[in-house]
This record gives sequence, structure tokens and C-alpha cells, in this order.
Amino acid sequence: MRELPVPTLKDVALKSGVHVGTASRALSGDQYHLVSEATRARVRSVAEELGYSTNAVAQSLRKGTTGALGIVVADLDNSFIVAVIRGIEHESRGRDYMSLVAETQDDPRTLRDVVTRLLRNQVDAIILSAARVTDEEFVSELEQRVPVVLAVRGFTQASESEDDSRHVEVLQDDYVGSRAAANHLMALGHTRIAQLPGPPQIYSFAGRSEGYRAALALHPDVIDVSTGAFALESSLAEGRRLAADLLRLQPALRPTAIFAHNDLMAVGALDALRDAGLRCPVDVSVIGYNDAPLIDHIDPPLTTVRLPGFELGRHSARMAFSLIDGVTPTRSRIMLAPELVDRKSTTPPRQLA
Amino acid sequence: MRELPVPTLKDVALKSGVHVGTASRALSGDQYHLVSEATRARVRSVAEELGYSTNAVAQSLRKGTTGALGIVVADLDNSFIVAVIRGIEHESRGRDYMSLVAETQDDPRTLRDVVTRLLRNQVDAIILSAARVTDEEFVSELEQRVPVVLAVRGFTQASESEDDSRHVEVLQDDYVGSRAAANHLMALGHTRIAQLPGPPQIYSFAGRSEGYRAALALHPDVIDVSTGAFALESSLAEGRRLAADLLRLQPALRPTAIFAHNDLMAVGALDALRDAGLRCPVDVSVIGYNDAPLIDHIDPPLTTVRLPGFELGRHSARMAFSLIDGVTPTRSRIMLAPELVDRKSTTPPRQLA
DNA sequence: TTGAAAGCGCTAACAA
DNA sequence: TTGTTAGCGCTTTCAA
Repeated sequence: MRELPVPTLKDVALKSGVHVGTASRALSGDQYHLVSEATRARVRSVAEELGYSTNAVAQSLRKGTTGALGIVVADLDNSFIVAVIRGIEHESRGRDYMSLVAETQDDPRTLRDVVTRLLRNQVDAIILSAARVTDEEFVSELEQRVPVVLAVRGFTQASESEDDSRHVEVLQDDYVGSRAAANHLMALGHTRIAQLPGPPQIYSFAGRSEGYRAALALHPDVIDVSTGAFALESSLAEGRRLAADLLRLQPALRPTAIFAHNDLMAVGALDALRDAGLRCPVDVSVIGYNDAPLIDHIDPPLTTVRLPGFELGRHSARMAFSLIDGVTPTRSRIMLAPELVDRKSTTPPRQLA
Repeated sequence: MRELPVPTLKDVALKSGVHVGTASRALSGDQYHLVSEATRARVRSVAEELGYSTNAVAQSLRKGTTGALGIVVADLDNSFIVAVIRGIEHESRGRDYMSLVAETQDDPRTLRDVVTRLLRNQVDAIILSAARVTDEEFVSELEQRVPVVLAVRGFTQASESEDDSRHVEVLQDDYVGSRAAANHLMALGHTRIAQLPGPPQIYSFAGRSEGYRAALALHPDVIDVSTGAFALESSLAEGRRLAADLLRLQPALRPTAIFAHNDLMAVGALDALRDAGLRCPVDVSVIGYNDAPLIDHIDPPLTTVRLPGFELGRHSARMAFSLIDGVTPTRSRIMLAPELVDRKSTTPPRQLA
């Protein structure tokens, strides 16, 4: 099956009649000018002929740098995260960097595991998009060993100023996004609203709760009928459970609008509504977060908040490269604004309709 | 930010008062028995204390093997593929292998690009899930340089026997899946059926076309009203376009059931139906392929074919390990059976209802 | 059971 | 402009 002996630089040098050092320079991206045009051409053609390709492992060992970026995500099965990864890759292309993508499934042990692996493999930087609030100490230690960019999930409360940020973060603004969601509902005339909070162990969800509450606080006539419970994971089943609890309240106390911390939970809420014989949006409006694929094709098409994943990835990569280059980035935190997408799952409450 | 000098084996050896060779053995997974228990314990505790972790780059260079698996996928934003990746990772865990995941976006140039990168990085094997029919020569060359497992997308026609297979393949049986889909429609009583074929440059879609036609061939009373056109990419928009073309036929010639080569195209077909003032499933039944997330929550919940992604990944990884170990796998081709999931988008045709 | 030494493939001083 | 040389951090053969 596989049998061709892989040619090394030495082979190329030999066949070109030059020393390996010269061959190295001739083939290198930034030292080729130290070689006469003639030899350079010869070496390159020999390399081509032999099918030579540089051994990145040897190169890395010698250079002390691998040209690899570690990307750690909680859940690969998430289009938003995939967009982030694509943004990173896009930005890496120009620098000829390679990404090592690892998934934690939101398990703290797995997180430590994959990070250890990445470290062993000498990645030049890590873009971490899987941190939970309890991981801050771990991340601080990690930052001693390798440049780290926190993407999507940070450790910064919305209320904190950039000055006291201890990490390099590229985030989507949960505070702004959730406020937009809440404001959308209130603008429609809803006065009894509830949120379905995602796991508070993830700052993003904490931020969404905060933004939601801040928005409601500005409207004394609006009351928050959230139960106080939160999802154990941001899944459809949990959204359904939380919503069902809410719907068990007596009708007069029930919310006329629900803000779910992500689309999957919103779909769960839709299921709960149906279970309770209620209809969306006529009886209860529902708004999600993320703008997942096909979420515009469910019944009813979901109003939600769209996140700038690709851009977020690009910024994260740029931040990482700054750190790698030893350039202190001008900003230690970048916040990108999400955007509300108005569809069919939100309308004015019935009494106003 | 980062400053701790990273300890090397030499540091550990020095502090332990042994030679690096001994330290290496003490820390190794399979040579530690060559070291006295006392020194082993000492070396290990020193390593721990220093926070030593082996430099995988140096280790790889010396060993000539990296413990890395290259995984090449066409589209990361695909839950089925993510399941495959997870299956691979699951199987890799025990062997302490690491995956390098790369995406081609189905672009042949990018495919060559990422494979080159993986090769430079000396991956021990490549699991390729992004091949197009025109890539067979490229893959054959690749197989000379590194063990290759074709996952999900192979080069094997459904009709070929395993004996003439030139590659190591782990596939989901498109032929069986598409036959199941067609049979489901025919069992419901449909006699005018059309398929919406995905790009034939991908063998999976070619296989689905074949299976579909084979199933219909067994029922002389059923006529295939497919237009013959196929999708340029397996997207919602293309599904919509193809379906719209079909619906322009005069009513008597129109299909009463449509088999879309994947769920996204099926959703596009649903849109086209709506555009044409037709309803699913009352006027036209629609069946998809893949069982994408949320596809059970669209309107109507889609009947589709579910694929064993995780298992497929596990088998792919096992195959790869066999090749790495130099063990000729007992089988050069594994075909996993998909499963039909009956939901609400398919019913008997109107005249029979 | 341990030490010594060579060398994986490459790059980058330094010298010529 | 090119050759020489040392060495990145590790593993492993060979000797002791």
C-alpha cells in the first residue's frame, strides 16, 4: 500500500549537488534570497521532481514554533461555532497556520485533557471557546504557558470595564443581545414575560440573564414571571421542561412571551406550548438566540438573535497572532454585536392584538 | 503573560540525578519496567513537581510516528459528519491518538491543500470523507504515501463486489437507504414519483440515484417523473429550484411524491411546494435523507433516512489503526445500513387517501 | 539497572 | 553565495 520512501532535505541537497543548508535556504520562504537564483531554481526543481515536502515535525522542533493553533470548542455540532472555526481558518490561511480542533462536550475533565494534548503538541496559541465559570483558575494557569484567546465564552461580566479584564477575549455581546430580545417583546406590548435561562456555569448565559433583567428593570409596568430555575444544559428537553413548569402557573400569572437562551430551548418551549394546548405566537410569543439552521423553517419560524460567528473567529485569530508575535493587542476585549431577526414566533399579546 | 520556561526531559533527569535516557524510560509507557522501581518513582515525582510534559514534536521526530490522525471532511456544518468525527475520537481515545480535523468545503483545491498540510505534519493515517469522483487518482497517489480510509464518501459503485475494491472504505449504504426511501413511497401507493438528485460528482448521490431507480424498476406500475436535472450543491436553494421545475409540469404529470437526496434539499422542496400553492403531504409527499437536527420540528416533520454516523466513525478509526499497525484489515469495505424514520411528510397519494 | 552516544530532519549562526 | 556545525528534545541501541 504505502511504500515510497519519503525524501528528506538531504536527498534533495545530494541530488542538487549542494549542502543541506543551502537546500534549506533555497526552499525557505524567507531566506531564499540568500541563495543564487541558479541554485535556487535547481534545488526547487529537484525538490519538485523528488516530490519533496518539508517535514513539519523536524521543522517545528528546530524552530521552536509549530505554526499550529489549538481551537477548543464545547460542541462541534453547532453552526455558530463552525462559523467561528471558519473565521479562524480564513484568517490563518494568510499566515499559513494550521488549526487543531478539539471538542470538550462541555466536560471540564475533557477540557483539561485536550488542552494538555494541545500543549504537548506545542501549539503556538490556544483559542478557547469552551470555558465554564469554574475554569478561570485553570485558564489563568494556562496563560502562563501559552497565549490564550477566549472566544465566545469569556469570564467577563457585562458590567465590567475593559480595564479590569484579565484575559484576552473576543465575545459576542450577550448583554446587548438579550436586551434586544427583551425589548422586542416589550415593544410588542408584552407585560408578563419569562426567560428560560441556560446553565449559569457559562458566562454567556449569565450575561443573557443579566441583560434580560436590565431591560425589564427599565419598564416598571412589565413583570418578570420567570420561575428562577435554569437549564442543566441548553437542550431542547431542558427548554421543554422549564417552559412546562412556567405553563403550570394559573393562566393569569402565565407569561405571554418567553425568551429562551438559545434556539434549541426555544423549540423545546414550543413543544411545551403544544403539549399545554397553547399556540405560538397567538397565546404565547417565543424568542430564541443563535439563529440556528432550519430555525426559520420550524413551525412557527422562530424570531431569534443572530450572532456574527465568522467575524468572531477572524478577530479571535487576529488576537492570537498578535499574542504570538509578542505584540500586545491594542484591545484586550472585543465585543461584537448580535442582531435581532424578526420572524413569526413573536406578536403582540392577545389582549392587544 | 507567558513566561515559565518549559522544563525538558533533561531538567527532570538532572533534578532526579539520573541520565536522560533513564528518565525517558522511567516516564515511558512501555519501557518503564527497565527501570528500578525506586528511580522510576523518583523521576516521576520530579516530573510532576516540575510540571514536565513531554514534547510531542521531539518525540514524533525521534519515533517517526506522530500519533495523529488526519480527518478531512467536506462540510463541518453537518451533524452527521460531526457524529462521524465523534466516533473517530471515541475510538482514538484508547490509543491516545489525536485528530487533526480539516474542512474542504467540497473544493478540490482545498482538498489537495489540506492533505498536503496533513502530510507535512506526518499524520499516521488519513480518514478522508471529502472525496469527489474526480479525486480517485489523487487518492490512489495519496495511498502510496500514507494509510487512507475513505469514510462516508467512497469510490465504490453499489453494484461492485468487495473483491474489486481498490480502497479501504467505510460507507453508509446509499443504495439500501435510497431503496428504502423509494419503497416507502411506493408502499404508500404513490405511482408518480420523482427524485431530486444531489451532485453526481459525489458517489453517495450517484448511489442514491441508482438505488432509487433500482427500486422503481421493480414496480412497472410506478413511473419516474424526475426531470433528469440534478443539484449543483446539496443545498436548500437547489432543492427548491429542482422541485419548482418539477411542479411546473401539468398537474396530471406531476409527482405525488418526491425523494430528495438530503434533508436540506427536501426543505427546499417544501418551500417550492408552498410557493406553488401545494401542501405537503396532502398534495405531495416528501422524503429526505440524513435526519438532520430539527428536521423533526419543521412543518411538516420530515420523513427521512437516518445514518449511523457515530458507528461509521468508529469503524473508520479502527480501519485506520489496522492500517497503521500494518495489519491488513479483514475487510476492505464496511457498509453500514441506514434506517428509515417515518414522520409526517409522507402519506398515501390523495386519490387513495 | 543505568549511562553513553547517536541521530530523527531541519534551521541558523558563523566562517569562508 | 555557500559550506560547516551545532543542536532543538527525545528515544533507543549498545555497553557497562
